[in-house]
Amino acid sequence: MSVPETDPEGNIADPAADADPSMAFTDADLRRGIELLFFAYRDFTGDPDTVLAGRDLGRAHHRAIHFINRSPGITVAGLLDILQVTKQSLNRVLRQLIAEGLVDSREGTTDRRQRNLYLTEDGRALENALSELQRARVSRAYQAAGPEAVAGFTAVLSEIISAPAREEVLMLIEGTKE
Amino acid sequence: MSVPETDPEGNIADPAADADPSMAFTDADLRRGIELLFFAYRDFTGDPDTVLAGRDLGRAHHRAIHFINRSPGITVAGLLDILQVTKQSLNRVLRQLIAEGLVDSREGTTDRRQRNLYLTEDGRALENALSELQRARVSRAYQAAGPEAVAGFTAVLSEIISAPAREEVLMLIEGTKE
DNA sequence: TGAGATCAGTCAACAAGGCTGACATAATTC
DNA sequence: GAATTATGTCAGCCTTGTTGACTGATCTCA
Repeated sequence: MSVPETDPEGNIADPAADADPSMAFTDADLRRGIELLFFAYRDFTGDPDTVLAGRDLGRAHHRAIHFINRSPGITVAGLLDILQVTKQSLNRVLRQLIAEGLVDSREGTTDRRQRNLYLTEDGRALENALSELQRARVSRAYQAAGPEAVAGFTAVLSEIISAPAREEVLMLIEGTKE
Repeated sequence: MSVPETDPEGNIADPAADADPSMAFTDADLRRGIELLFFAYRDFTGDPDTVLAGRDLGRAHHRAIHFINRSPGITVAGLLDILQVTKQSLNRVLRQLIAEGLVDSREGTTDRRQRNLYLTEDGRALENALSELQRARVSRAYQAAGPEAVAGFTAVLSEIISAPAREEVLMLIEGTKE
């Protein structure tokens, strides 16, 4: 598969590619990428699912726990913005997590309408157990594929994210907590 | 960062990772990859979802349509094997697709217990409309990231797929129909 | 200071799409 | 002829998403 070369200014060098950029990758190339994403994502989410089963928790709880762990003190509105579900959906999940003693909801200090969410010690333990499975899988894949492949992996995934919110999402992802 | 000795499938981790610390990835690297996968997959599946909405069809129908289009004449058991859902789940979806005139189920020629599944003309039209959205998204990302990134993207995704079935899945994906 | 906006929580009803278990039917295999 | 296999179906359950309506507490601003 050929792809347009770019000059130092970043312009497309090959005029043919400029005229018909869809020629760079075949439909078969694209189908392979699409199917890889499907199968890889399925296995990727499968690990935590097995742990969650039996604790009367599901994938929705995992997502909430993940982002609360990542941004301790996040508000309900902040979590809604990240997860993009309705507040009724999120609220049901949060209610269960709080009841199970995995999440702590504290009245906001500056704005007392808000609720700042934190993981309890149990919550952190569960989060770590879940994310460790995913880290192990991704780590293994990264090791096997090598650092250059990892750079390509992250580059393509970043571009797959919808343009309107891409910058915001990438900023969120880049933000470290350690 | 510590490299786990075993993965979720119980395989022994790559010993080279232990020997070569330059290959190490931090937990932050891994978290970024995990989150990228989450956000990219969400947007990736979002395009077809909007088209499916209003035709009283969902993502489950899309998956069935995709793999029937990819392997015309596939049996119900073959589709079950790929999708990894229960036959009751798949049957509900197939029943609807057949009722809508999108899928044709024909008695097997060599084994008359089997049903060979095909897309009708309408089915192919819908499949194409759905996959075109995903191809456009992936194509755009591939163009933006470049061929080397694409190679890394596919390499890492291939490694993320669970080891036991990896070879089988990759064979399936590689198989072309054109 | 008072009206209106905002943040959070809740109830009710519904739908998609997973699951298990139990069976039925036809066709194939041994 | 008996056992197995491929498919289809009924019934019931769960999770996780949706919409719509409404409440209470708090904040903002004219």
